[in-house]
Amino acid sequence: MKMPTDQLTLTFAALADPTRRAILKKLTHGQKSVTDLAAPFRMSLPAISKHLKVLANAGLIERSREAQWRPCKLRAAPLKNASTWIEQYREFWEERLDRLDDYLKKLQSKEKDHDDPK
Amino acid sequence: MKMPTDQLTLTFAALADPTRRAILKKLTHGQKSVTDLAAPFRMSLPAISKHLKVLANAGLIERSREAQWRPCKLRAAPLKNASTWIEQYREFWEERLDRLDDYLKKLQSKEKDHDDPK
DNA sequence: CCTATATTTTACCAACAAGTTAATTAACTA
DNA sequence: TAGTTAATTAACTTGTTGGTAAAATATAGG
Repeated sequence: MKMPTDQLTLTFAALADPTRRAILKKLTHGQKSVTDLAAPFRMSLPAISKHLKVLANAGLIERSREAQWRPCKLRAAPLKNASTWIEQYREFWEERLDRLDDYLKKLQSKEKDHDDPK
Repeated sequence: MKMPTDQLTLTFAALADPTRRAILKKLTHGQKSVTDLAAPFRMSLPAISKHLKVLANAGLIERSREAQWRPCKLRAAPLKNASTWIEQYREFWEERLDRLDDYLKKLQSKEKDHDDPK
């Protein structure tokens, strides 16, 4: 038995590949067939098919059937949680806390200078 | 020779693991030693060490030295690009375009009813 | 110098990921 | 029905990931 993989992990794993990110971007311009999506890549069709399976498994695309085509459509919903998760860290990359940290470090080294001079 | 992995891929790959995400969250409360970080997990120390290497390689943590400890500090900067990338899709998960799509679909099926009745 | 503590490195393994080519399925078209 | 187009599945290879246990390294302290 394999531990089921949580949604956030599936989402980030799906995004951790340039080909898959490019596919998603292409899909922002509307529904596309597999060959449409495969076109810009120098990679076999089965390889693309696999990438699409990963995206579908992460809920990032939806597949349908239209004659012999299997059009893919973007489903961005899972990105919402991914975004929320990342946004928790905004205050950190905006360095508000880095400044606090620097301040504390400065204090600490001053204390050292005064209290514990080797 | 291996193709160098782009930053976005490194970032998303690092986030695609619940243990690593938990480590990052813990680091929002300040600098922590490896054993501190390992504490909540039933996983060997070398395993944690590996996760830290992945995070460091993605630039998400910074490591220093303090006596026999190797404290880790959160470096959220790479999350900024990840966030920007994901935010491109906000309009999609907010379904503004889904509504447009539904509208077009409805139009199309009406046309079919009128112009192409089997 | 010896020992304890903190952490990494090494060597190994099983499972998975990303790609390939060849074969197969499915649907349209003449 | 045969042929064409679209896409998937199967089988295989190669490299990576996530974990382990055991050995090695680094530092502090008696």
